Amino acid sequence: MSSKMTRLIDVAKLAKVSTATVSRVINNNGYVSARVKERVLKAIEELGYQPARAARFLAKSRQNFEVNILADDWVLKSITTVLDEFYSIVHKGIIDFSKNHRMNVHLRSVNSWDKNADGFLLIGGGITKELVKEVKATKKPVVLVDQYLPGLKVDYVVSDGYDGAVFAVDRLISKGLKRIVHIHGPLSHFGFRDRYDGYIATMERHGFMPKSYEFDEVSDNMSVIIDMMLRSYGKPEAIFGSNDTAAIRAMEELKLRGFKIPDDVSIVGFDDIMSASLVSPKLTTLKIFKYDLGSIAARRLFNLLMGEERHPVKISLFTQYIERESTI
Amino acid sequence: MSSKMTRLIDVAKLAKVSTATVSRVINNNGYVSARVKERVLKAIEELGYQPARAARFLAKSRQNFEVNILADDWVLKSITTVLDEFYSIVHKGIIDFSKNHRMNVHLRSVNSWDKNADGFLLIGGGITKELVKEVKATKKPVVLVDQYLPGLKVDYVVSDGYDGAVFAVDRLISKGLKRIVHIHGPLSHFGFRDRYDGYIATMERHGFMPKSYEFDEVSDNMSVIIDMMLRSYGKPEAIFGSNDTAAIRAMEELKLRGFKIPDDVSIVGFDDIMSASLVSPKLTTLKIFKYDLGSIAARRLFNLLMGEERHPVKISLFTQYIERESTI
DNA sequence: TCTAGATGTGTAAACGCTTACACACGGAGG
DNA sequence: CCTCCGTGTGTAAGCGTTTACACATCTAGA
Repeated sequence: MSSKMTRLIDVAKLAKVSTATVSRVINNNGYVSARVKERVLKAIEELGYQPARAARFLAKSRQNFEVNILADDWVLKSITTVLDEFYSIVHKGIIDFSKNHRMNVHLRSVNSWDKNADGFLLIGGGITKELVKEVKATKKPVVLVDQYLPGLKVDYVVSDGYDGAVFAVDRLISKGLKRIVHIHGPLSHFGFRDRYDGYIATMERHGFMPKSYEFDEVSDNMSVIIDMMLRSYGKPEAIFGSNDTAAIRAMEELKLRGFKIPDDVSIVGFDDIMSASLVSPKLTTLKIFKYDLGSIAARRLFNLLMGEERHPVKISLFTQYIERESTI
Repeated sequence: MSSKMTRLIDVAKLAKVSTATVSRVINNNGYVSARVKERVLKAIEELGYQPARAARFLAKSRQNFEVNILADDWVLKSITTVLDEFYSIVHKGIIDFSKNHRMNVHLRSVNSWDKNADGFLLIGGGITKELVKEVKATKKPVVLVDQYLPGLKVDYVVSDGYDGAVFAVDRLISKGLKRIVHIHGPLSHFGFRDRYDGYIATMERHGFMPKSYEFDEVSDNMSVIIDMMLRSYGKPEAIFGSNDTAAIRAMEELKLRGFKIPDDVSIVGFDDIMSASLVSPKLTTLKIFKYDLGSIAARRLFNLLMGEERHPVKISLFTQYIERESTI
């Protein structure tokens, strides 16, 4: 309970040496004779001394860190060309944080990264277990961003799809809707799996029958899926898409077939991409805080670089339900 | 990419004021005229300035924080009497961290806490949404430990039940087991829900039929549940309990009925309580890092107290699969 | 008109550590 | 015998903030 913190200078006094010497012992650099070293170590032990991290950070802040951001070509491209907003915003979050924390960041492809960097940020769905293992082998700090690889114990920063899905489905149900269909991306991608699980759990908790269709952005045709749904399942009261793209396409198809949105069918997406607020009706969705995804990941890496030696952790950011016009 | 950090003094120069004034603006305390405040804000914006946390920590380290740990009577008792190891270890993690960070912590019951404390740590399954809201109303930092209340946006530090369950079930399946039964506590408790979801998702991913039974430690009788399972489901190849207590009791009942553990039935628990390694055969289980649960929560609260103003986050600690004698 | 407080701003001293620099000593090589 | 260099240790200058204290100025009440 006591608030009296023992400081380096206390150790120095006890061991009858200067603060510089104690520091040398702690950091194990510079010349220290065996005799003195032992005395200092004993003093540290005796006082239960632990260095104040903040002070250490500050004093060390004269040194810079080199960090590599690794991403596959698609993500890389979407960062540099701002072709896709998602990753460029994440990237901005990283950059902004780094600027103020003496980290020099370099964007690199997954197959040409610098093994000598001080730390690594691996971004996006293209990151594989193999790559992570390879990078981990450098023994340098590693943080994965917007990608979760179950079973791999490493630091993650992701958005909480489960929580978001639970919230959205609960919300729809509270409006009296029961026939809620989920259209999701490939479940092998954890981001989709997470949202799917949240959807299923919530439907079951309320005693409603879940129904889901897989839609792969590159290979599948939404028109076909909607037809299939209408035939096999019938008319839904709401559709929850595992991302905005799927939700918007489903909405278009439904409108084409004469359904009124949101009167006949409510639609909810996930991500809050730019176009979510541009389509008509404007899409209700779960907003992912992309910028924070980046800045929190950078912060985590920074802490790791500063020698925070706890075991890896998964940090999940909550999403925010943004109610627009596509839901009753 | 540049490593040149903008500092408070740079902002001060640009805005033509002293560092003290800039600091006042940032921390929103002390007197600052609207005119000057605006100028400073503009300078901050222009330079993209972010305060260096380390320096801030250090400078603020003159002040001490009073923090309250809130827990229901049962948790409180298990901390103080070491009746239950779980929460006393979590508590120790908190205490140890606090000692070196100028936090004075006070253990309090959920109905007699100090509204004037600087921050709050709410521990255990007994924490209700109502309590959290009440505490949040103080506008002071709050961190929930070992309790997750979906829909409530607040900081959490929990162990990752989903990941642990996925790992355990995958492991059992890799041994060739298919008929894996899950015995779980009340799903209204998120800790159990999480593990349940992981179990279901993994079984389905492999195309196996999940089967689960609810077992409430206080009201249910394991003997009855095992009989029911044997009758309705038949003989399982493995049982995955959502905590060690359930797993151990199931094991006892199975042994009573002549099953050999692990030859006939493999058993896996969750928690790694003391007795897990005392029973015979020793229980294979997922270890929760209780001490780190506490220290990480304390650290998170500390960061919050220091004015880290990002939005709430859920921090999940990975569990560790400890293979002992109850699994083939 | 005078004065006590409220309001606004600056100066400079911490905070606890690391490390550049200075200094001292002793032995080796010339 | 002198110099040079490797060792060992101390002194003190930062690192980027916050905040106590000092000092101005303004406002309101007597």
